[in-house]
Amino acid sequence: MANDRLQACPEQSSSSVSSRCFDNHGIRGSPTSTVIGPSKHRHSTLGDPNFVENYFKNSRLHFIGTWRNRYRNRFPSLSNGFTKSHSNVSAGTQKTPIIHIDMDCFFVSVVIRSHPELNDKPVAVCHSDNPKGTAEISSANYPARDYGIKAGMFVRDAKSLCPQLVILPYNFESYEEVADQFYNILHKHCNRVQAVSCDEAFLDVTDLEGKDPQLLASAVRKEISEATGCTASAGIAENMLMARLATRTAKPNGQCYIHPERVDEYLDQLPIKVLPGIGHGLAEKLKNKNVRTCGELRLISKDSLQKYFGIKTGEMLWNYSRGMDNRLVGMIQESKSVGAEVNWGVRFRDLQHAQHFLLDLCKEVSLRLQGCGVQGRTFTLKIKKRRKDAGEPAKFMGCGDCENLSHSTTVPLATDDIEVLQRISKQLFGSFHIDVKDIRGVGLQVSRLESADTSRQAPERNSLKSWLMSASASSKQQFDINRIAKECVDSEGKSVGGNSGVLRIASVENSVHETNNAPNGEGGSNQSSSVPPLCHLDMGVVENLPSELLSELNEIYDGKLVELITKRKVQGDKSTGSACFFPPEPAQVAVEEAERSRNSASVSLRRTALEMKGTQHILEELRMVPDSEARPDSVAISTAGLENNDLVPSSLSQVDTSVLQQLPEELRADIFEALPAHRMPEGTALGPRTDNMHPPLGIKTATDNQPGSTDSGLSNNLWIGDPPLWVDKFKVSKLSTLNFFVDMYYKANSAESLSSILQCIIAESLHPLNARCDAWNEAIHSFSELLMNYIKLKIVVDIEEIYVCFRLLRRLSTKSQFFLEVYNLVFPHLQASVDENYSGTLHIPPIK
DNA sequence: ATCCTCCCCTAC
DNA sequence: TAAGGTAGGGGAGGAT
Ligand SMILES: Nc1ccn([C@H]2C[C@H](O)[C@@H](COP(=O)(O)OP(=O)(O)OP(=O)(O)O)O2)c(=O)n1
Ligand SMILES: [Mg+2]
Ligand SMILES: [Mg+2]
Repeated sequence: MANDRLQACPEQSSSSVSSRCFDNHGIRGSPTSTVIGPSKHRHSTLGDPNFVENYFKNSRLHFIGTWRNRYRNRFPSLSNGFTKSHSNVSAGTQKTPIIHIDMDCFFVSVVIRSHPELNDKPVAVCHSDNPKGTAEISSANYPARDYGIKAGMFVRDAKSLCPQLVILPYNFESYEEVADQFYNILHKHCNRVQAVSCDEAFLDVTDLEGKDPQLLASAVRKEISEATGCTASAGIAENMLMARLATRTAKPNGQCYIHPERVDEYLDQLPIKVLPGIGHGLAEKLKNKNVRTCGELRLISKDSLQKYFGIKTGEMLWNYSRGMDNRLVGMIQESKSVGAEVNWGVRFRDLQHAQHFLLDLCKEVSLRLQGCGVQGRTFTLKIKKRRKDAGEPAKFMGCGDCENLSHSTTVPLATDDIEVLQRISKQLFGSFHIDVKDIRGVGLQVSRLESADTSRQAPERNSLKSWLMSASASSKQQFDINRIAKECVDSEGKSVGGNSGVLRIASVENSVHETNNAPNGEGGSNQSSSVPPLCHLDMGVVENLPSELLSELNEIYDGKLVELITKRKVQGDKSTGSACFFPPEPAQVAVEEAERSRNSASVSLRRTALEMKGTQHILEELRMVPDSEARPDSVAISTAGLENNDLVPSSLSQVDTSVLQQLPEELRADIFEALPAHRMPEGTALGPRTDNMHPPLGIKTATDNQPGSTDSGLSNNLWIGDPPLWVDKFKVSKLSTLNFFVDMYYKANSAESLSSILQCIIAESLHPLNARCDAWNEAIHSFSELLMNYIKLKIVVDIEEIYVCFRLLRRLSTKSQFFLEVYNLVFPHLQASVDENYSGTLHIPPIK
């Protein structure tokens, strides 16, 4: 099982160590590369078109942060065996001897080997030797530490403490090699090794059989030193905490055993800051309570510690201050998240620039997911935003004092696809509404991971990608709204053209970013050829697009779109404002009314209304934007790309609409969803707009492989025909339950989508299905078969439809025993089918 | 109670 | 000039 990871290790993502070569041969002739600024910011995002890759290549923190994943791939068998070391669960007092071992001043030791003459001189590893510089010391040897030099210090401070300090450059390849030697030796001597970092591990030496742990420690240290030319120190104690502390005492090049009976004595005067887990924050808080040493900490009751610091933290403090630690030495466990972030050198010129950077980050994360053999469902975008009062940071190109913001979204099916990541990230990014000039750091994290065990992903023809790309796959959303809106639009027959037109444009724009080879100085000049003139757009629809989409679109039209909307608002007033989303049109009152009873359509409306009341609040926020910046043009740079020109309301109706466009994220998600966005009209046998989304990418559309592939084994499908076979079959059935479905079919206007029919069933206030009538089991069987036929028919072409149906079914199952049994019966079949076609699990969220 | 999102803290 | 990443633990507070 663990070997699954072996094959799932394609090319590595950017790394200081891996030999991966990204071909940068100027593929991306983005504007950034042509406008090489006045070399001032050669190493910021300004001026380096390949910033992300170069940055990670040189980052020490990236190196140590990603080391664990490399270790996983190098020793797959050790990643996930039986989890914990052994069964000894006696809390608190274990008799298990533990060794903690850690290389001495690792980065220095490794590179100093080629400079033996420096051995007792103060030496540090750092990118820069500039005595006025703000480069950070990565590691300092022990002579250097005598001067007070520490890791993390600016080189200028280190130099001022010790002017003769010798600076050596990094050598990440060597660090990796030595780390490998280190772990090979550890594994040779002990089968219970918990890797902490590239230079540090715990050994559980319970099964030593008479041998002295201290002798083992010195043997291991000796071997390491001889093999690598670098020294290690070791701590030996009865638990991990004390072993870790013993190592600290042992350094450098020594070892230390702490006898259980001497633990109290050892801890009594020890500053609490030294305990692993107590960092700056906790130490400060404790200092305010007059606690500086472990002895003082012990005087506080567990209750008050837990009240003040929380259950777990309080307990940890109480235990650690007594030298108690019940953790067990364990294997590396499967990772729970994968991410990448950059908080140095981030200075964006404009929205395009920021988005280009985001695309690179997504590429990085996608590669890392693949490197780990996992896919994820929730995506978190982190932004560091310059704090209002903060000026230029002390550290060159640093992020300085920032607010840390994060937004996340969850999709129903795990993915590692770069384009999906990019689409999702872009949407998340839009939801921050931040002036890109205030951005000092960006990170993307993926969690809710699932193993991507089936190495070959689903065939390209399936509809997964376009669905996840469509942004309507965000899990908080209710898909029936989507349907209602769709039916509404369809039945009116108007604005359908306008709608899909809009969507197509947005999609084209999307792909333009990815294939923008031709350097087209700034604007969207080359796009205009493929984009309909402004006057052809259905403004009613445009106006009500979610702001991210609107801003994308606005870019294409050079900001004219927003101008136009603004003008319309001034004269036209609110009538278009809300009429378009949930119009109480007569045509679909039936459906809508049914939905309104308990579905989120009404919830959304309610929320919208609520939010409107909070207008004041939002307006205040908006008003601050112009204040916080000196420049008039900065407005156009904000991520939302929305015009804030007319922030100061001149009338109430105007307030309403501007609020609508600045709606909070989740609300806009609802609105977004209300648009029939990415779905093609029913009946088109097309794989949903894959072709529209990415014309230049050459993704095969379902039309390309029409008759052959889709047709396989569907000849007897109950959904073939007009009306579908099942209609006639059920019509003549003696089972009233089946007759009922036929009624619903016609009530849904002979819709060929099951979801429409299920909608109608939900709308039916009385379910005859509750009564255990005639041949109950036979009815269940027949309907289940119908359902499975439907899955077979749609699973490849339109997985979203399947998803929608199962959400509806799940809802029905709470009210009807019939549907509950059907749901439970067919659900395993659904998952098997999803796994076969998409190698994953489709997550059907619980009903709200 | 348990989950989820948005944080902060910690270690290397 | 300089490369302030990464992942897990956990708390607060809200939704279910
Ligand atoms: N703030 C930090 C901490 C660590 N490291 C890198 C350099 C270190 O050499 C390596 C290992 O970290 P240690 O905490 O083990 O520190 P050293 O090995 O350098 O010194 P010690 O002898 O205290 O273990 O990680 C870093 O770049 N920046
Ligand atoms: Mg070390
Ligand atoms: Mg270490």
